[in-house]
Amino acid sequence: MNIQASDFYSALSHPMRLRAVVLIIQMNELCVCELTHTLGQAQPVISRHLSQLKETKILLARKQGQWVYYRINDELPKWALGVIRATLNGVLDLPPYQNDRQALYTMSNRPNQACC
Amino acid sequence: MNIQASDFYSALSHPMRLRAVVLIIQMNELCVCELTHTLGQAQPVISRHLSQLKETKILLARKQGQWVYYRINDELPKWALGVIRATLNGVLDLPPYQNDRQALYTMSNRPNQACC
DNA sequence: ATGATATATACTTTTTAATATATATAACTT
DNA sequence: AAGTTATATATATTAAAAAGTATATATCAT
Repeated sequence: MNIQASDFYSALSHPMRLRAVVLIIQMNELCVCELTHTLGQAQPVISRHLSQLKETKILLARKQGQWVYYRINDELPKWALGVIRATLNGVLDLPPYQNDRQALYTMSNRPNQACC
Repeated sequence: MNIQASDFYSALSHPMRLRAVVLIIQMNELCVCELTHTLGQAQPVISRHLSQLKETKILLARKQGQWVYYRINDELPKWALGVIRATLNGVLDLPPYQNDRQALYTMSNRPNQACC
């Protein structure tokens, strides 16, 4: 896995993309509709951001039925994974990241979620 | 010290700015002419990038005589300093970062440098 | 004071990224 | 098969970042 450091940072430089990455690493994997709901953005906006993150190899996608789940690519260079984890630890309890987690938890009709 | 994570990453998303930061953290501090020489860019280009890094609080500047020395702002949030150090460790021996160090060492007439 | 060196800033043009909107595809449901 | 939901992509427009160029300021040396 090789990735240009400045490209890696470009990918994280958009607020929505960073919020998506921070949410995804916490939840292990999330589908597009969960991110759309949580981040309050139109679906095409989220899909485009996710596809950028996939292009820079930060995220991987997995299709299951009608849903596409995105997760962190754990074959990223170790330093890059370290950067993502350091960021997570730094921002976890700050807005908007903290609120995003809440917003996800209060989402009804999450796919493949135990219902009770 | 508060800094928006996505702004922090924006600042690091330009190849020249990242190279400057990586060089500066290795050398502790560097003046504009050392960076101009090492990175092979016109002086106004370097000055503008440095001033962006100063605006986002990643760098601090100190004037000494005719020179302005830039250094990492060690009052950045710990996670942000951690990110910079992780990046340094990850890219240290890769081009262009490795070559930049060499280019700096071969610069003649570095200000305030022991001459022998 | 004059000239030289180091640095910063202003302005214009070019390039790149982001947004808005529409539409396409694929899988599920009935 | 027809309708619905989830997702992706294409195109046009707008906005933001970067580059190129010129010039301004400050310090130092003479």
